[in-house]
Amino acid sequence: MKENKSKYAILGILSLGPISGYDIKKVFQRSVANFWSESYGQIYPLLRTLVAEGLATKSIEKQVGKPDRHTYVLTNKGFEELQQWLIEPVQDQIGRIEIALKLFFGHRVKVADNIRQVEHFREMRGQELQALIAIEERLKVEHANKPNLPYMLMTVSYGQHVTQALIQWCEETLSFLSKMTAKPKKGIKGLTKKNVRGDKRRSRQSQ
Amino acid sequence: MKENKSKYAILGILSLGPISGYDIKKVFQRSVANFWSESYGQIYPLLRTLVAEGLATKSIEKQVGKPDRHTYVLTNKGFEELQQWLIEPVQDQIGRIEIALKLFFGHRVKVADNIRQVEHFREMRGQELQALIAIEERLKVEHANKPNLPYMLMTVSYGQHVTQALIQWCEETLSFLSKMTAKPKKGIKGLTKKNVRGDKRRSRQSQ
DNA sequence: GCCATCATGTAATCTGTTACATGATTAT
DNA sequence: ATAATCATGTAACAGATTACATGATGGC
Repeated sequence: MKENKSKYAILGILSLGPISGYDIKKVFQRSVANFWSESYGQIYPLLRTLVAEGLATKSIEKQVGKPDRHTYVLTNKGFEELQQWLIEPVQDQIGRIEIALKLFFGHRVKVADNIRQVEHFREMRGQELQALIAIEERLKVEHANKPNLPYMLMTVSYGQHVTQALIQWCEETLSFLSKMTAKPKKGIKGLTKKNVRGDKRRSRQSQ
Repeated sequence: MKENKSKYAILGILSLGPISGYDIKKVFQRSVANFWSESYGQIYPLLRTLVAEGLATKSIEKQVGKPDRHTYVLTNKGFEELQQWLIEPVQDQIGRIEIALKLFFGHRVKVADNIRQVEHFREMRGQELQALIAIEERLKVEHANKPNLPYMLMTVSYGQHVTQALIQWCEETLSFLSKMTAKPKKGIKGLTKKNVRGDKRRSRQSQ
C-alpha cells in the first residue's frame, strides 16, 4: 500500500530544522546509522519532489569560496504528512538474514565451518553491543534534557536488545554445534564431498 | 565485494536435489520464508545464468496436459561455489528498521500515538513468536532424523531469540512511555502543532 | 602536489517485486 | 462458470547504491 519510506525519513530529518541535502546525509550517518541510511542518489531527487509536492520549500544561500547551499524547510503540509506516517502502524517485511540462510544449508559444509561462522558472527555482535552502549552514554551527555532524547534512547535500546539476543543465540548454537562434532550420528559421520552430494537422490521430498 | 545472495540461495536449494524454477519458489515459501524469499523475476533469469556459468545443468521433462518441467541439477562446480560461500563470513549490513525510525521522530506526535504504535508492534511479535514455536514443533515431527534438521532448528531459534527480545523491548518501552504521559516535563507538556514546529529554530545543532 | 572536505547533482547499474501472457487441468 | 494450480517466462516498474562530473579551499 504505502511506499517510499525514504521520503518519510527525509521529512523526519527536515522536521528537525532547515537543512541541506549534503547535511541530511551527515545527519543520517550521525544519528540513525544503526537502523537507517540514505544515499545522495535518493536524497537529492527526493528533495526536488518534496518541493514539487509542497511538502518543503527551498532557498539558496550564497557562500564565499564554497558552492551554494540549498536549504530546505518543511511546510505545514509536509509536517502533517510526516505525522500521518508516524501514527500509521508499521508493516513488517521479512528481512533477508544471511547467517540464517548459510546455517540452513550448514549440512553442506563441515560442522567446524559452521562453528567458525557463528563465532565470527558473535564477535561482530559483541563489538556492535559495545558500540551501542557507547552511543547510549554519548547521547545521554550530548543531548541531555533535549525533548527527543527519550526517543533516541528507545531506538538505541532496540538495537541493544536485539544484539544481546543474538549473542545469546550464538552461545546456544555454538554449544549445540560442538555437541554435533563430539558425537556425529548417521548422515553426519564420515562427511565427505561424495557422501554429501549423494543426499541429492533422496531429497526432493525433504522439503 | 561479494554480490548476489540470490544466486547462492538458489544454489543452496539446488543442493537439496533436482528441482524446477516453479518448485524453487515453493521451497522458499515452505522452508526459509521467515528470513528469505525470492520471486520468479529473480529465479528464472538466475537459473539461466547458473547454467551459462556451468553451475547447474538443465533438462526438460515432458508432461501430459501440463506444461514442460524444466529441471535443474547442481554441478560439482556449482556445489563447490555454494560451499565457498557458506564458509565465507557474513558481511553485516544495516537493515532498515521502520519502527525505530518512527520512534526516533516520536516527539513529533503525541506520546499516546507512540504507545499505540509499540503496542501494535508487540502484538505482531507475539503472533510471530507463536508461529515460530509452531514451526519448531512441525519441523521436529516432519523432519525427524533428517540430517539437516539441526540446522533448520538453528534458524528457527534465531527468529525466536530475536522476536522474544523485541517483545521484551516493547514491554520496557511501553512502561517508559507511560511514565512520560504521567509526568510530562518541559518541551513535552502542552504539545501543540505550533510548539512542535517551533523546535525547528534551534535544531540545526541538535544533530 | 595530493588528498579531504564542501556541495550540488546525474547516469549507470544493480536488485527486486508485480503484473502480465500463455494455456491446459482439476476442483468447487 | 470460475477459480485455483501447474509451469514457464518477460516487461515494466521501483528502490537503492556507486561512480562520476564540477570546482574551490585548506591541510599535510
